[in-house]
Amino acid sequence: MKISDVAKRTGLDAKTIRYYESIDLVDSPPRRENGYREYGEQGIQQLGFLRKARKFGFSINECRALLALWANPNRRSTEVHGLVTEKVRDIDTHILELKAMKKMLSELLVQCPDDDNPNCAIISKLAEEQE
Amino acid sequence: MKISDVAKRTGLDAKTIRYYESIDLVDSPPRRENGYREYGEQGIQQLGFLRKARKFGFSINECRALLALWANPNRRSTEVHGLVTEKVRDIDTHILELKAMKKMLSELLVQCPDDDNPNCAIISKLAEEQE
DNA sequence: TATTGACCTTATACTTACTATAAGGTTTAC
DNA sequence: GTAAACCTTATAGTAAGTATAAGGTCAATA
Repeated sequence: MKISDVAKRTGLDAKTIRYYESIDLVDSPPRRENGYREYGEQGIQQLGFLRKARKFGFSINECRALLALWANPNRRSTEVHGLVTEKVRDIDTHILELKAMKKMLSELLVQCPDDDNPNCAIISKLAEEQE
Repeated sequence: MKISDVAKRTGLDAKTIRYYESIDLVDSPPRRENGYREYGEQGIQQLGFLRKARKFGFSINECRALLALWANPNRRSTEVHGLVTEKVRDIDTHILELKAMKKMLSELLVQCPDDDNPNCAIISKLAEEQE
């Protein structure tokens, strides 16, 4: 299977697939006589795994750990559980930060006249002295 | 005022301040005889503005626009309002994405035994064929 | 006075996770 | 036969800094 077909099947871009290979995230597939990459089921599955893990928000390095756990028949599910628990905490923190930003901006929005005059609570707030 | 004092007053790192200067986000301050940057009130205020705008989630380029609006006495508050409205929408989208991720991961977490066995719903999910 | 430590300066490389570009070789369809 | 659509590599760009190296300066102490 050629790289573009793998791209279609996994949902990854061909460039992303080459990139993952370049950083040794996935094994280098064998090559055809003309130099083209020839993927087998295993390579395709690894890439599909990566696609999903990335969509779940795992970083490349976390994906590296997940791939290793996947490949390890002696893994302990608690390791995976720990990794994911931490990720959920990260996401929660991130959500709280974004909500705080949104709240502040929304409060300022209602105070901004939204007209042709220069006065604007948002600009004033940003220009304020001190925190 | 020297750069480290400006850093303390604005909450920005001295390196970040130099970086902002290097990308022409802020004006270059005059120099002392020894080559040290010497900041005046105006420079300090610009940097304080930037600090807050960045904390509100605006990108460097958005900050560029906000700084220009701030400096422009003929600005129309509706321009600022538009920028901020869009930012709030971005934040909302982002929050929704994170919540979706969190939901999926949380659902998988309760299905993962969290013990010494290799079986794990999370790994299985990632390894699944098809979306 | 010498030296130590805390500053300041610049230039360059690293980070994350790709994406874009250039410059070229190959395959396929008409 | 040739043009489009692939494939290859190497290199540079993106965002927003952070880290490092290599050096100059300043203030306090021994």
